[in-house]
Amino acid sequence: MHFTISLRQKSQNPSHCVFMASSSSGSLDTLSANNFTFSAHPFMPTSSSSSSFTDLLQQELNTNTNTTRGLSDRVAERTGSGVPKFKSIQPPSLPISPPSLFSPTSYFSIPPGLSPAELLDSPVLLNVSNLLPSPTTGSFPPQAFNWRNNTSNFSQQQKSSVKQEEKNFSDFSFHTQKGLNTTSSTLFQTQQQQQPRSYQNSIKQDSMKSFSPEISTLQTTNNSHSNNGFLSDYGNYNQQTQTRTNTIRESRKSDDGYNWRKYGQKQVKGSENPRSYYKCTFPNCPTKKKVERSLDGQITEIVYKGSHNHPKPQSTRRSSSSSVSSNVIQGSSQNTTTGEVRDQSFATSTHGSGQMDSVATPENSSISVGDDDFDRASQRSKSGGGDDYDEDEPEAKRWKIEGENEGISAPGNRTVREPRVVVQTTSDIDILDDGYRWRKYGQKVVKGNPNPRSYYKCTHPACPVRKHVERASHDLRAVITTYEGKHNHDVPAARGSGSRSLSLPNNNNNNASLAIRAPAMSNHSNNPMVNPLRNVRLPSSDGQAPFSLEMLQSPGGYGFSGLLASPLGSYMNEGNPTTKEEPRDDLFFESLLY
DNA sequence: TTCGTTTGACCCACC
DNA sequence: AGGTGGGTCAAACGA
Repeated sequence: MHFTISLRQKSQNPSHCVFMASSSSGSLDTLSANNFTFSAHPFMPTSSSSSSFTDLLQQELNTNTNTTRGLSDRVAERTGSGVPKFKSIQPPSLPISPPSLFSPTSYFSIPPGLSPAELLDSPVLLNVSNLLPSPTTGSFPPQAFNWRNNTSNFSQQQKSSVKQEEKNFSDFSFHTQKGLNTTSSTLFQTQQQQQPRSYQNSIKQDSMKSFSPEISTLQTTNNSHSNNGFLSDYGNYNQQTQTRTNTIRESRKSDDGYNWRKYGQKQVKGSENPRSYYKCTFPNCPTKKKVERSLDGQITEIVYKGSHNHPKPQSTRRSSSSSVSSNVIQGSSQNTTTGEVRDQSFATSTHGSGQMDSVATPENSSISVGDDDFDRASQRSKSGGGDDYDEDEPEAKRWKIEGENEGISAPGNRTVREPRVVVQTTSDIDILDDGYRWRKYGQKVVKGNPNPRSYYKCTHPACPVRKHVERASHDLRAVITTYEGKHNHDVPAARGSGSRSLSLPNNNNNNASLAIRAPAMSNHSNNPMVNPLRNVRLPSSDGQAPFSLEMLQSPGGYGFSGLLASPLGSYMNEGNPTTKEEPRDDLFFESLLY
C-alpha cells in the first residue's frame, strides 16, 4: 500500500493551502474543504452547530456570487448573532475514496469567490478546546484566539509588554493565527484520517490507564525551511508570532496547571539551546521538567520526569487551561509542546503542554483528559501503577536516559510557542518516544556528516536493538534516527502513554528504520508552518523501511508525496548502510493507520 | 519579606 | 583514574 499526503501552500494566501493526498489503495477525498474548517477534532465535543464548515463554504459558493459580505456576516445572520460564533465542527468521517479521486496533482484550494479574510472571519474557525496554554507559561497565546487579527496586530503585540501579555491570556481575545490554525486543523484531520483507529484507541486506552509516564518529551519543532512541502508562506506570520512569543515571559505556572520553580539552567553539549530545569513547587512533589529553548526563546523540547503527587493547584487560569485541554487530543507537540508546538496538530493533548501548548505533561503526554481524570491518573501513577520506571535506577540516570532517548533537537530548532492553538498531536509526542528505553553508549562523528552521531542501546535485557541519532548534515535542524535490530520484547508499559498510538516502531522488528525529526522552524524560515508529523519517528514494522517525515518538510519535497517519492538519498548517503534502504511507504502508512 | 531567577560550583555517572 | 558532561545546589540578585 502506498499512501502519500502532502500539504503545501500554494501561495501566501492561507486559503491556498494545498492538501494533496494519494494512495495506491485508497485516498482521502475528505480532505477537501474540510481541511479548512479548523474544526475541532473528533475528541472534542461539538457545539450546537451541526453544519460543517464545508457546508458553509458550499453555501458561500452558492450565494456568494455577487456579494461582498463576509461569510461571518451570513453566518451571523443564520445564527442570529452579530458576533462570531466559535463553533466546533464535527470532523468529517473518514471515507476512503477510490484512488482515482485522488491524484497527486489534485489539491484543494479555496474558490475564487471566497477570500481568505472571510474564512478567517468564519465563526467556525476555532474551537476553544483547541487552545492550549503554553506548557511553560501556562498562558494562552493571545494571537491564537484572534481570528481577525492581521500581521499588524502582531506587530503591535510584539511591542506589548510582557505583563500585558500575561494579562491577556485570560481574556481570550481572538487573535488570528492564520496559518497555524489552518495547518493544524488540516494536519489533524489528515492524521486522524490516516490513523483513526489506533489513534483513538490509544487515546481511549490511555485515558483509562495511568498517566504515569513520568517523562514525556515534547519537541516543538517547527521546520522552518522545510516547509516547502507544507506551507510556505506563513513565514511572516510565524516570524511575527515567534517574535511575539519571545516576549512572553515564561511564567511559573505551566499550562499543565502546575507550578514550577526553575532551579538550574545549563548549556548542554551538542545544542546551542540552553536547558532549564524546573521542579514542581508543590511540597515533596518529585516532578521535574527540563525545558530547552532556542536562543530566541522558543521552546524546542520539554521533558517531564516524575509524577505529581498532588492535584493541580486551583486557579482561574487553570480552569481555562483545563477546559481547553480536557477535550483536546493533542498530537505535538508542543508541544508540544510547542508548541510547541503548536503546530502540532495531531496531538492529543495533555493538559496543555507543548506549546506547544499542548505540551505534554508527565501524566499524559499524549492524551488529553479532564483535570479530574488527569489528577486521578496522576495519583494512580504515583501509587505505582503504570510507572514504568525502574525505581532502582538512579534518578539521574533515568532522567538522562530518557532525555537522551526522546529529546534530541537540532540546533536552531524553533518551537513555535504560539501554536498552542494547534492541538498537539499524540503523534508528535508519542512518536518522539518510541516507547523503548535506551541507554547511550557512544557517540562519534561519521564520515559524510560533521555532526556527531549519538548511539543508543535498548536497555531491555538481551535486546539487541540499537539506534543512533544524528543531525542531518545538510540541515542541522533535522535529526535522523536510525534503528537497528529487532526488539525481543514488548514496549515497556506505561512509558509515556503515547507511544502506543503511533510509535509502533520497533516492536518486533526493525532492522533499521530511519526517522528524522525536523526541528522547529528557523529564524530564517519562511515556512513556519509546522508539520504535525514532522517529529514522527516511525521505525518500520519490519525494520526495513526507514522513512523520514522530515521529507515532508524538506525543500523539494511535497509533504508525504515528496517524502515517499524521495529516495531519502540525502540522508542515506552518509555512509550508513541502514539508512540506505528504500523507504517503505506502505509501512509508513500502515503505521499511521495503526 | 517573600519568592523566583540567575549562575558558578559541585556532584556523580559514564567512558 | 581522569576527563567529560548532565544534573543539582545554593548564594546572590531582582521583582
